[in-house]
Amino acid sequence: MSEVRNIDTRERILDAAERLFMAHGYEGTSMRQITGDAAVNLAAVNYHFGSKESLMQEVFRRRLDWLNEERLRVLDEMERAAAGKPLKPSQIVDGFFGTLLRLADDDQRGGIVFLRLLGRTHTEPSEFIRTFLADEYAGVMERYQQALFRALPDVPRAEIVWRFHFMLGATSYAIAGTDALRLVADWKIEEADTVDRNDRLVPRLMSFLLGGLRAPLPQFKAAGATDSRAA
Amino acid sequence: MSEVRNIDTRERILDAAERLFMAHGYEGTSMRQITGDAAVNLAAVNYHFGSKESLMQEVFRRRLDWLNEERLRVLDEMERAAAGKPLKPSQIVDGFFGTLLRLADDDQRGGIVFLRLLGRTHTEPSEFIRTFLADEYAGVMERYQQALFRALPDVPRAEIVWRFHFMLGATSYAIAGTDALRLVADWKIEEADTVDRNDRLVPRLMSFLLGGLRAPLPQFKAAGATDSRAA
DNA sequence: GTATCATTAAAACAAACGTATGAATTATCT
DNA sequence: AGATAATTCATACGTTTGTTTTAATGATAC
Repeated sequence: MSEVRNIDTRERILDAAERLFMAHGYEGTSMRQITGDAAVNLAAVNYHFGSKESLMQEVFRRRLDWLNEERLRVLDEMERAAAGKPLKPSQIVDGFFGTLLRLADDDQRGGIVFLRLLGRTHTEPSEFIRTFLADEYAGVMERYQQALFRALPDVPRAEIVWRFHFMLGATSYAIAGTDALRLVADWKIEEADTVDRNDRLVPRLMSFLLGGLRAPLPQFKAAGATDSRAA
Repeated sequence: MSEVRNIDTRERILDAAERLFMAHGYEGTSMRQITGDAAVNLAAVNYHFGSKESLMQEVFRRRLDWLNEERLRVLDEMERAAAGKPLKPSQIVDGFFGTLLRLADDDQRGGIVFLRLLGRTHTEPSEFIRTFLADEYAGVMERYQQALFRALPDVPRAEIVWRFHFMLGATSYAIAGTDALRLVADWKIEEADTVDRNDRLVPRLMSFLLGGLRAPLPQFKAAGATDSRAA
């Protein structure tokens, strides 16, 4: 109880910022909200992080560094076990998205709060956030893409890249979990909702992602066609 | 050229707001940016719409009213043609998402600007936006859900609802098109990108969505299991 | 033409924003 | 203990925010 110092302040700011950015977005969250929530002085953010932008970046770095290293570790392990043979698509998808989704139960690494923040931030309009995330993901993205290329040699690479994109979208949206469109009507009746919502979301999403990834290739219309109405 | 009056002002404000909300988000866009871009007086927004929030709602209502009516019209037409028999999943998906995606080429109804705005707004944190969108979608959502229930009688309804959610996420993300994670590396080389990016996105996304919708049902672990690590 | 209404214009409002300052306080080290 | 560095604090800075106000301008009807 003598070792803890101001480190406390930094962490409390990061925790509060994580919560508030998740709930109200970057632009929608003020420094005074953050420092108020964290019970620290207003000037503490600029002292410890320099600016609001830098704080935002640190909020993500704190979690993403571990996540993406873990993703690479898992991929390395799987490729080692495969001994040169291509991985199964389900393995790759689980390595990337499963590793992410299992964060939901790991409160020490952000839990659902960070997960939802991340899901929402993927469509964040702010330029500096997008470029920051792009850099943060660059390495792991490249590796998983290559793994998919090897796993699906018959699928055009452009197609795989797109489907990776689609999988990211479905996942982001699922974990953002805004209930934006309140899809639920009366289906709650059909199953005990509160209990297993999160337990069951992961296998459900995984099935969906794999189904999409392995879907039949699309048939393109004749090149240059401008109307796409008739069958 | 004598009939146009202040109507012009309203439309110019809506157009500028649509563009700017798309580019910088709701919180990230100021009234002065909007009125400056629209070349109207600052007070015009509050005069014509009452507040920034009401402006935002009008930006969406202007486009969504038509879109969702069209979706219902298309569904009615398909069900009429089916004469009591269940529709094919591909028809339903095309009716909902195809109708949306075809907006991209319809500049009079918002084009890609509105499409991207809509994609981004689905994960918008602001409460009033989410509840507004939920109300705006309620009717059409219910109808399409029912159609899917009939089309896939063997799939549990809860599963269908989730997959609808996932499809929405993949679509939102695809049309938001932030390139947030800059998936592209060197795959541009493999196809003439600029030409057909949008032409080909639609069939690609459709294949993905249908593949996910018709994927094998997930296997759930034993109920109450807290660890999900081992195979 | 004059009265009546709708719209636009310029200016001001208080409140909230991110950031910076300088003194007070606390911890660390010799 | 005393010096030095690190951190916290209250406060203020200059902008920018959404909204309001009051006057000027435009169009429409009698």
